[in-house]
Amino acid sequence: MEPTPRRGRPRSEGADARILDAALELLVDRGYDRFSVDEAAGRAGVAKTTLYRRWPTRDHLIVAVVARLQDAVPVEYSGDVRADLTRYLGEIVAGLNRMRRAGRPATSGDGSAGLVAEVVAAAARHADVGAAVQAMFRRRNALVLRLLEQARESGELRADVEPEALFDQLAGALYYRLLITGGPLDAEYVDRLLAGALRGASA
Amino acid sequence: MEPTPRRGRPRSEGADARILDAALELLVDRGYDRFSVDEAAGRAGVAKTTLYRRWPTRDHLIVAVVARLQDAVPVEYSGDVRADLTRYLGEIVAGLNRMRRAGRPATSGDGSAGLVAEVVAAAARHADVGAAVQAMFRRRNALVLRLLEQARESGELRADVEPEALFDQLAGALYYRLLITGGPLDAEYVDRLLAGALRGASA
DNA sequence: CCATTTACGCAACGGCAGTAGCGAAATAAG
DNA sequence: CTTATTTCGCTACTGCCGTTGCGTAAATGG
Repeated sequence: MEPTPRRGRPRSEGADARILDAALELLVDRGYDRFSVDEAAGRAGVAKTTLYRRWPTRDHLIVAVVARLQDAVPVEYSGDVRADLTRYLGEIVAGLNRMRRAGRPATSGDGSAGLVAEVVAAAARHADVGAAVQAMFRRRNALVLRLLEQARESGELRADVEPEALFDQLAGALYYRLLITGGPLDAEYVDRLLAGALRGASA
Repeated sequence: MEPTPRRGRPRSEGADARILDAALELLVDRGYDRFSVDEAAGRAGVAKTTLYRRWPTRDHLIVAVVARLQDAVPVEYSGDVRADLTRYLGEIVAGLNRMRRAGRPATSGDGSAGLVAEVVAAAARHADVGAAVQAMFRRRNALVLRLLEQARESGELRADVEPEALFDQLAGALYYRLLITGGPLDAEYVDRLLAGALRGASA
């Protein structure tokens, strides 16, 4: 894991960051489908071969750009699961709606899943991207899973509730709506979702 | 809706079917990422321009191929919602697992979402494809929504259950697992899923 | 019969993803 | 200092998507 001092010429220090910056800017400017690796390299002031040594496909590059934007969402158990989940899912939904706009082509409708769908497809196409995306989601959701466990231990949730399964239902409904049914993602939907899911989970 | 007799030369009668047949065969042979429009047209014995007059992009063509494979899943209320849903979701899961294999590149892992992810991405890229995909899902799920309503009317489900929201949670968890967490989709998971979801929905 | 309209096959093209080959530059080891 | 190793920029290439232009075929309307 340490930077073992290697034999040949070292990698250009700031090149990675410069490429990712240029790629993000280009992605916002042009949208996903008009995003070109050549132009990203050009804007970063780097040869295309240099870029491809770091990210072997366009998919890898774009997922790397998106991954940099994902922060961990802080959340802590307050004693009221429903309130905590409302806030947490609200932030997830806000992030998803932001990713709808970014990288959307003109031919795409208003309910488009935008970049999220592209990331999902990239994860399906390349095993290593898939592993990275899954790790991204695990990191993102680790805290909220811990929260659900605390709520169960404290007796607010039934003892036979499986936190992972419960969260999969919540997140699943959000992504299903975003990626497939195309319906709006807003606070009202989050409320309805939690009403149904917590009905059978509360003690 | 009737075939209004148009002015010029009519579309070649069997061309649509021949192209779709050839495209499906090619998709199975080569997988999604080695699928080429040129070769599909070649195998169908048709000029590329003829193909593009019918499906304006590769995405449109592939979604059309997949759509032909989707049958309506018959389901009827038996008086036992859980048994009915187990069977229905079991068939959905079997179909999804079939689509995992089809069109998977060599670089993709075993938990890949395969064609499903590509269809989702195509739906996000083109508004008309998105509308077609949503319609496909609505048709597919119409019967099971009716079933849930019957179960509510009969008193097996609580009166305050919203069939649509409940089904979104079930389907959402399946697709979330397929597209994002990458976990296995099997009968055991369906059982756990239904256990959690029906706990709060049963009267 | 003739003009119009639309579909067809064919060939060529521009643009982008990804690869290969080259000489030059930057480092570590002897 | 010399050699081996790795990265760099550059150029050129293949393959595929999607478009364009052209001559021809098949239909309708006058």
